[in-house]
Amino acid sequence: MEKIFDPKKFEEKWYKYWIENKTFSTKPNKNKPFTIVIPPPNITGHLHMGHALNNTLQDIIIRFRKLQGYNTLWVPGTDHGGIATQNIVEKLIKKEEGKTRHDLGREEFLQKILKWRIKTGEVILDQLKKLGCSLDWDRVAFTMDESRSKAVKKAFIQLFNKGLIYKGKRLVNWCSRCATALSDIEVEYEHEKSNLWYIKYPLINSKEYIVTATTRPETILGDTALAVNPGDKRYINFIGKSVKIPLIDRRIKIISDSIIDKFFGTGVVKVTPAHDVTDNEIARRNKLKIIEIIDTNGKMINVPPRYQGLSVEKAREKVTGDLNVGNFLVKTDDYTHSVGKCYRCSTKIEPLMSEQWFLNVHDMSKRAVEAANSEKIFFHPQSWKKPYILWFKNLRDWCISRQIWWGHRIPIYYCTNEKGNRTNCEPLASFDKPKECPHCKSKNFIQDDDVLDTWFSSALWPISVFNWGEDENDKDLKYFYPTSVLVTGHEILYLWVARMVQFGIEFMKEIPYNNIFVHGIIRDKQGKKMSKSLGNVVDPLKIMDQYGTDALRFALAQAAAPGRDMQISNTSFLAAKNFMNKIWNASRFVLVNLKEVGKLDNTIHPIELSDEWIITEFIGSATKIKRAYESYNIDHAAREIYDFFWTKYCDWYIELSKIRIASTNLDIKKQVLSILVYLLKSTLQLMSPIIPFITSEIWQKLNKNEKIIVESFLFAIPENFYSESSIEKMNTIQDVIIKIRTLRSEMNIPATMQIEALFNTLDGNDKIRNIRENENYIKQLAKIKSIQFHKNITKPKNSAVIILKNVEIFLPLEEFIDIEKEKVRLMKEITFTNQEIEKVTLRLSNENFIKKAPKTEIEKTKARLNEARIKIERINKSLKFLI
RNA sequence: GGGUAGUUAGCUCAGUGGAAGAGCACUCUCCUCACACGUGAGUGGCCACAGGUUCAAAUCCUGUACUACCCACCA
Repeated sequence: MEKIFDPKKFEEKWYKYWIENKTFSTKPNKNKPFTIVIPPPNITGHLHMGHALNNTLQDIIIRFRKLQGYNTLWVPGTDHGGIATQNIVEKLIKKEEGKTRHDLGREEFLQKILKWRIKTGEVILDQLKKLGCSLDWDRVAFTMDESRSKAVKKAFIQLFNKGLIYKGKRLVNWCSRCATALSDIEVEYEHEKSNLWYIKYPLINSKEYIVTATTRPETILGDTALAVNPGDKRYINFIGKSVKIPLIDRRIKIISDSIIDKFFGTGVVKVTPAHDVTDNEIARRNKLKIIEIIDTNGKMINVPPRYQGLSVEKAREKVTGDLNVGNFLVKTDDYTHSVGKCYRCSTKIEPLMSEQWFLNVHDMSKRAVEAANSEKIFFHPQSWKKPYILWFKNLRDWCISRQIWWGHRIPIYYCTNEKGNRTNCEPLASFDKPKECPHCKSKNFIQDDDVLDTWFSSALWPISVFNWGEDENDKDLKYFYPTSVLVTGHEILYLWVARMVQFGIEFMKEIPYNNIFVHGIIRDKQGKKMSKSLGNVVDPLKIMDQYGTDALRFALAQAAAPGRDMQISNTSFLAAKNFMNKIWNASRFVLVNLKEVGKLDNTIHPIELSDEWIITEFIGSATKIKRAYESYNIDHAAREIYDFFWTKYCDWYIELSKIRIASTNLDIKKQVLSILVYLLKSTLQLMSPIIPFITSEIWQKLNKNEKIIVESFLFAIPENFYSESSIEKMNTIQDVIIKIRTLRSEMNIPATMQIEALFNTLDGNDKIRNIRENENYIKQLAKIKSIQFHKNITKPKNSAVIILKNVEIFLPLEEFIDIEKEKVRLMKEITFTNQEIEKVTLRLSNENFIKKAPKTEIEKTKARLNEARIKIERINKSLKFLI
């Protein structure tokens, strides 16, 4: 075994082993299932830190449950990623062939995407393997493969037949670059500096005018009213009158609507129902005309020739110029407001009227809210429950149709006459092209051109991966659904997580998961979100290469407090790597010594204090670690593992074990090794969910020819060896050792020099029996060559003193003693102790404290005072003997 | 405008009623036969601010400030 661990030597080997042996493949059996479905990464995706975190956390949870004996399943897969994928391939074709998708046509373009997919493969799945993810590779699903496609069609048809899916011309969010409608949550809002233009609208047959403020002057061309608040006294006499729209002289009325804010701008709103959500609602309430002036390319239509065909930006320039010339512009203020942008290409969203398919989500939402309210779904952390519930309120119907080509084509068929023109018959929802129209008996059909929102198929994911589309009574579906937990970042909570709940309830009558574990987002050193445009992305593959996969995973686990964003940098990875090295070397110590004693049976027999102590500490830590895993506090688990292994197992137990390891008596050696090995194995198990590679490697070296750690079950915690008193006893010994070490360090005693120690007790020897019994610990770790025990002696010359509860320790230092230094040290100690006395006395003199505090607390405080007083007395005594 | 979270050592973060913690960084020690990716010892904090509850507050309550994210019909 090499001195320095090299993860490259075994990481690949272990993953290969797991894959070849189908370690993570499973089927329904008699055990309890524990299921997770992966948030399917986009097929175009490459592993970034967000993926690394999300999947590491899922892997940790799955691996831990497997150790506990659950029948665990983690389902892998990818998402076809509608717009995102189409955009990427479109760009590629443009670059390689100089063609647009329209040049190629729908069929050829789709062929290109499929070819491209085969060529590039699913890179991200290989990267997940490198990360060590224990996914069941026999179940790789894709949102557009056959089974998933069936599920999508089935879901659509069911919803359509229920009357929940309908087509209508409505105001939608339109991305002119992607040339498609988007749902409300696919729009991201950004603050942008702009202007507020104040425009005069002259009243008909009057010299008066009314002024309105707008951020979009070009839309005056599509105004169909002005609106004021009915309670606004300034305008009460104008309601019902008419004005002329500047530049085009069209007549519109002044109406009142309570949504208008009296205090914003001039209190007068120009109403453009075709291109603004609020205006659209005002128009509906007031039965206004709707005039569309922007088309799906973002160009002006239905406007005077002067503006016709201009882009929105150009039109704005021209309109404001013309308004200025015509003296209609009162003023222009600077103004910052938020502007909607496409979440895939950041193009400004244009609200416009368009015929689209919508899904009525009203009832589903109600039930999804109920699931959270009745605590059928738990959020971790709980604070996400409220935002989740709030989201469902005021939720508009979901626009599910997209005008792109890559995706699930809407399974709607329109019958046509012989000439190929659409008839007036009702459209049919069907898996395949219908044979005959039930109304007109036509046998000719055309399919709807649109495809479904990519999130429609994602929403079905927890049921579609279990072949719901093919068979509602699928064995796997019955066994593995509902899944156990969904692990996700909060950025897709609404886009995806909430919708899975809606669909799960709709189609399975049961929520898709009982727990939602919401983790934070990874940020860079400056606290900024990692993004390609900022150039601050840290590539997890490089980190794996540089520090090892286990180190990456451990660093991520340690930082993953539920719901909290995390900053992570190379120092975290380095610290984790150092820990891996520590695990490696501690194991090496155990293994080297194990070799000398041969085989051990798997039992432990604690003999002395350190044995009882470390086992008791282990019981405490193991309990905490298990609880942390179960409650998704992965960071706590990682911390506890680190703390137990490094500061307890290595720093104390291994160091103390060396006394017995050095023994020539084979039985003594075996005895201490049995505990070293047992605890190492148990700890490796507890660590293995986070760091599967290194633990697998060491486990196998410890257990040649035995089951791999992944297939082992957690050892029972050795509760029967729990010893509360061992903690206190050991702490006393540790205190003595640390105090001696500190003094040695302060007095500059060479580290290698062995010194003597005189233990002096005033109360009799039984009080320090613990110290007497374990003097060899002190000798070993404080580098003491001999210890003498005395009663009531005075401080020897040229010695330093340490004062503890029942004992003082004199260290004859001869030429190393620096009287002045020792004096200063003891004076400092006095000051410190006096402060303690002052503080504690104050508390004890408080009547209310004595009256109201619990007895144990009072006792504790009194003991502190007593101890401090004795200490002062003894230090003073020592000071006298200094010279 | 509404919501959520955060503010603890130079940095990254734990700690959620009874004596301020870790890792990294920094200072000193030691290449001691598991580990220099290491050992041992330190330096460093009126726990954002102001009130309140309590015998006792970093911890509970109220408010303020700042930061981040989310939502909204920001004309």
